[in-house]
Amino acid sequence: MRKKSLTSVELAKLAGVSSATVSRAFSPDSSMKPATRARIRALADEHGFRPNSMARSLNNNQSRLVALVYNTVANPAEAEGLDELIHLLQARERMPLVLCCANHDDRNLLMRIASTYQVDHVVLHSDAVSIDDAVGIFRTAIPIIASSEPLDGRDLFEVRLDAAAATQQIVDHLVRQGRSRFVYLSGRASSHIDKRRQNWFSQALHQHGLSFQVVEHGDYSYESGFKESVLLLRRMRPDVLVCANDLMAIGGRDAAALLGLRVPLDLAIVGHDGVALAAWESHSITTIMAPPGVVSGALAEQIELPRGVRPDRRIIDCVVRWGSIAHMDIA
Amino acid sequence: MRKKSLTSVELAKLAGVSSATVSRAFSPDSSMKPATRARIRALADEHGFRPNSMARSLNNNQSRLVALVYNTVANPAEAEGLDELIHLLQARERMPLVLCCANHDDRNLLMRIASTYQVDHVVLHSDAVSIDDAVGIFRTAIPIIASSEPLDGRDLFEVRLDAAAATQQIVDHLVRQGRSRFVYLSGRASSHIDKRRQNWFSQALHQHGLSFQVVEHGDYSYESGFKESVLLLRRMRPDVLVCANDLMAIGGRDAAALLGLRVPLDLAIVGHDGVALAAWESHSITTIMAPPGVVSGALAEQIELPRGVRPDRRIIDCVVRWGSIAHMDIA
DNA sequence: CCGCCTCATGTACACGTGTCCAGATACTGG
DNA sequence: CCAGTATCTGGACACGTGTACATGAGGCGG
Repeated sequence: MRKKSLTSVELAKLAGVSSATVSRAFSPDSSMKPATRARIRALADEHGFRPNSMARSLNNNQSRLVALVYNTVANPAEAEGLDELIHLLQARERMPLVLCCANHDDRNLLMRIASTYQVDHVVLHSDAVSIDDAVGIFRTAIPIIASSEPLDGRDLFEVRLDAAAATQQIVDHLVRQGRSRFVYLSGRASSHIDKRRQNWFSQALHQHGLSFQVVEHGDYSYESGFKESVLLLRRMRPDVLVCANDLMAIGGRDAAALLGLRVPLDLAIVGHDGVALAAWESHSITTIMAPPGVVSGALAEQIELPRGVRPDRRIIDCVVRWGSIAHMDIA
Repeated sequence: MRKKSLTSVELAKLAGVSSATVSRAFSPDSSMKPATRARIRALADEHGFRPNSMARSLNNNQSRLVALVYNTVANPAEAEGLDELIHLLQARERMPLVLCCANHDDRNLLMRIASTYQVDHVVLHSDAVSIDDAVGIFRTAIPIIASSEPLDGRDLFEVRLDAAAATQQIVDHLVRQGRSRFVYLSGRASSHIDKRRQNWFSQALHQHGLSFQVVEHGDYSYESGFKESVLLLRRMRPDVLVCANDLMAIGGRDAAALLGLRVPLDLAIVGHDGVALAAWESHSITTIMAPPGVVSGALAEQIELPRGVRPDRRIIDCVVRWGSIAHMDIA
């Protein structure tokens, strides 16, 4: 501990002013003589002074930290979303505190620790923890943004995606091609996102007087998509395979290739998420993308409220009616 | 701001003790009457008391925060490493503060902000920021773990991977198959990791009296791997294509398939990183993996020193002689 | 020239915790 | 029963910052 970073009082002593003046020099909305401000800032740069966020947070109850609660960040879909979210937060001088709840025996413990750091916002992106637990753990004044679970009128901020239009577009196209035997490979049956995605398809198919079969043994991994698709394609002959996410869809594509099916000629494959690798030459599946920045945008909306105004937590049912077809390999 | 979380003095009042006693109830190594401790803990649970990490950090100069500096976390290789690192930190009740430096005009600004939060450790995993800058920004007492850049005797902690043995193993195998025309597709020529990986190959080939050509136009993305490989395979006829990372290798594989080459029969493809998707049916390239947990393990070693003892920053040249072949598709 | 108003800065304190020091209480041995 | 000691607890303070309040200087109109 050779060189401790200097404090505002030390810098004040160096500048021949009081610590209050130093503090004012760094808060833009407080009035002071421009010359003094400039002098202090120059001196601060020279000596490498940076205010202590811990002390600052202790004083004014604002940490500028945001907890991002994920199940895992190893999957491409989560990783790409996380990257985007981090960039957005950084642009607003916020710091992300990332939690990975998978493989953790006491998942709530992680949120309890995070709450200890007085985070200003929470983004729930994992269905491994329940919203009710999160509400119990974080102070009630902290806005929780959830994208995993429907809120049922609870007093929280929700981001829900509605890609019904994009789904309809794909289904219309597929039916026009003469396809009619749709199979849906689900991830976790209890997942709300999964249910929602199924609903879009069943509604779209309903327009054509069609329905689809559901197979329920995936777990969102490439491996499960591959294995289940092999089993599935051996006992039935769909001409469209819809998967709960892109990883399983790519697994499905590889399974189809192994069994000698031509994709998309014999079997069209549709995924969800819009991960970058869905467009790769060797995969080239059709995928329905969550709009980039939908969670981010909603978060930003809540974050950038004027100083002192607490976010309105009564905004519920904030459905973003926007989904796009990120990549489509069907002629 | 309806319900403020209660403080240690409030809890003390409720328990009929002083705040000092409450504080002691939560620090395991301080001695106190077990009954009192149990009573306070029970009361704390009942009222949902959790100590304020900001105040705690301000008091004892320990934030239990770790800054993880990445270029981007959207790539599978980074994402898988990040996931592992986060799990490790969480197991030790540390919190990761994740920075993404790509696409950020002032990259050092991010580190300056992070330093404001009094992080205990820094893990540098991006070659977009220089170690010297990091050293200048963070307090000198903070250990910086770097895996990107050689330290040249600087007083820092370094994690460097040596996969020479695994590389030799692959090269021996390929040469035994009768292959001799090796081409290396590099990412960024200035990257130290890239140089190291090239060196392993040139040394291994040297054992057989062989050498390889280098092509220098990649940027570690799938797209660049694909594009450059198409150009490359049109003007030369290698029988082994080594890529600086797995993403480019997969791009290379797709390019080879497009040009009608049989992989691995006509062209063997070798990547680096050992990402999960390298083993997928549709890719199935050979890849050299950084040992899982090498950075994590080294970090852990530095982190879990007894209370009060500062980490020894003079450990340099900590080369981990361990690399494995994560997946091999060559018969 | 005096009083009032504005602007710039200094003083004091609060935020919530951990720890040093002192005081109090119980316990043991003679 | 008393002295000495070990154990437990309370009081006070420091950590570094932001802000309400007070103070002082200077300008301007009467």
